[in-house]
Amino acid sequence: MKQPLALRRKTGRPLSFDRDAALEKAMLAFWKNGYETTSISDLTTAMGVTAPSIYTAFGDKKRLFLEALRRYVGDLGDLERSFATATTARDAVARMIEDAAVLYTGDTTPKGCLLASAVATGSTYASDVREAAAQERRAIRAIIVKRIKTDIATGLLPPETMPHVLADLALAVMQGMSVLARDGADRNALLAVARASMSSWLGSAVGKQADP
Amino acid sequence: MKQPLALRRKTGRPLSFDRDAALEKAMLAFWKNGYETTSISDLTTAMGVTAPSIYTAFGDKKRLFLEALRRYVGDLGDLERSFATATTARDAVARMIEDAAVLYTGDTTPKGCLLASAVATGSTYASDVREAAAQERRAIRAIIVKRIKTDIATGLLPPETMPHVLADLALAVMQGMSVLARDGADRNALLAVARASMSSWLGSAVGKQADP
DNA sequence: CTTATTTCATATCAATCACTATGAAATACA
DNA sequence: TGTATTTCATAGTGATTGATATGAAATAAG
Repeated sequence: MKQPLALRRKTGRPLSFDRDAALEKAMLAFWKNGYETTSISDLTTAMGVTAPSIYTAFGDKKRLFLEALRRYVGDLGDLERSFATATTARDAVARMIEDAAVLYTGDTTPKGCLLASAVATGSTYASDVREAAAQERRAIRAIIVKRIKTDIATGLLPPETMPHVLADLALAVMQGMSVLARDGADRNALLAVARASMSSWLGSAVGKQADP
Repeated sequence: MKQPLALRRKTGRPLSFDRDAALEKAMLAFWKNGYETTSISDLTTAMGVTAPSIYTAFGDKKRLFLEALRRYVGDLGDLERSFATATTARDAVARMIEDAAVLYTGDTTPKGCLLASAVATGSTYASDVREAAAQERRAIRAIIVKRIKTDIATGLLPPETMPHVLADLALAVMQGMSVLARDGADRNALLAVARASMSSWLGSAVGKQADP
């Protein structure tokens, strides 16, 4: 009897590089220079892996990018849990935007947001990759909208609150901050923008503090 | 005596295409598909002009894009005058952002903002083109900041107003709306975001209307 | 050991990239 | 008409693109 596949060590010559580390390098390369404007040659340099090895390990350039994109976005379940456990929708969104401000101005990572910049435009050939990025944004938007509706239902937010508008604004500010970061804005500037953008949540003050 | 150069008709075979119309087509192509991801072949198709004619008329791809970029942005003197003649800085910014919302969702133009998307990322080879786009954003920011400072000086805005933060927020919302538009958001959704973003200008209510 | 399997490095592939050489065609000026 | 000048269409340039063919090297299984 053979051992189960998961436990049996794979036959053949073993991989000579760390697949996960190589993926991270690829993600950083796409983050910095974009999807279509990062060539396979750029990737071999960044990843320290030859072209044929990239293709056997990741499929093709598109699949490598999609995998890098998923790695960048991370587990949206985490974001959803963060939104579920936050005291208010406003707090959750504020934290998300401020986290983005920090992420976009990291010392060891490219400036801005991979999601916002890597596939901002491109040839019609890459439209499905752009759609994948749009899908991630839609998922984030859905999480925001869901929590806002919860707060409306529980009275934390006034009934006239418009969930989609606040969610779209949060997304717009986040993706727009990416442009500022790429233009050279520092972390404090982005954090100030993030906090200023939360003024639109006037209604969230309802039930929290009254006018003195 | 020869006539002055400006009045004398140019010698040689005349241009067989409308240079201005071709530039507009090029701008639309860059707007839709980005700078590096729009090939010369794409441009010859879009402009209806052969490659050698493009090069004689516009120099090279980079210069063609820079000319298209200037055409897209338009005369910033107009924007400055619009800001100067507006009643308040807040009104001027609100109008600018709402105009952007309309522009990004035009029926006959690509979705989103050329400035935000065409050079969002790219190879290091195209860094000077990205810098040109950043320069335009800096110029817009300077116009906003200038008008806010004026309003602070004249008492239309409270002295604790932070011009750079409000200007950065306005820019972020505009550039972020471009992403929303590309994802398929319609004009009303963008206008709602634009108006919601103006809530951060709470101080601008000072001197305009009192709490009832 | 032999065999099967997988990855390795090397050397490419056709297609496309931005760009241009070439000579004919079309105009202005003399 | 003849000459100078400019643009035209055609056909290409070398370089780079994403992706592979090939056979040696490294491992597991028998």
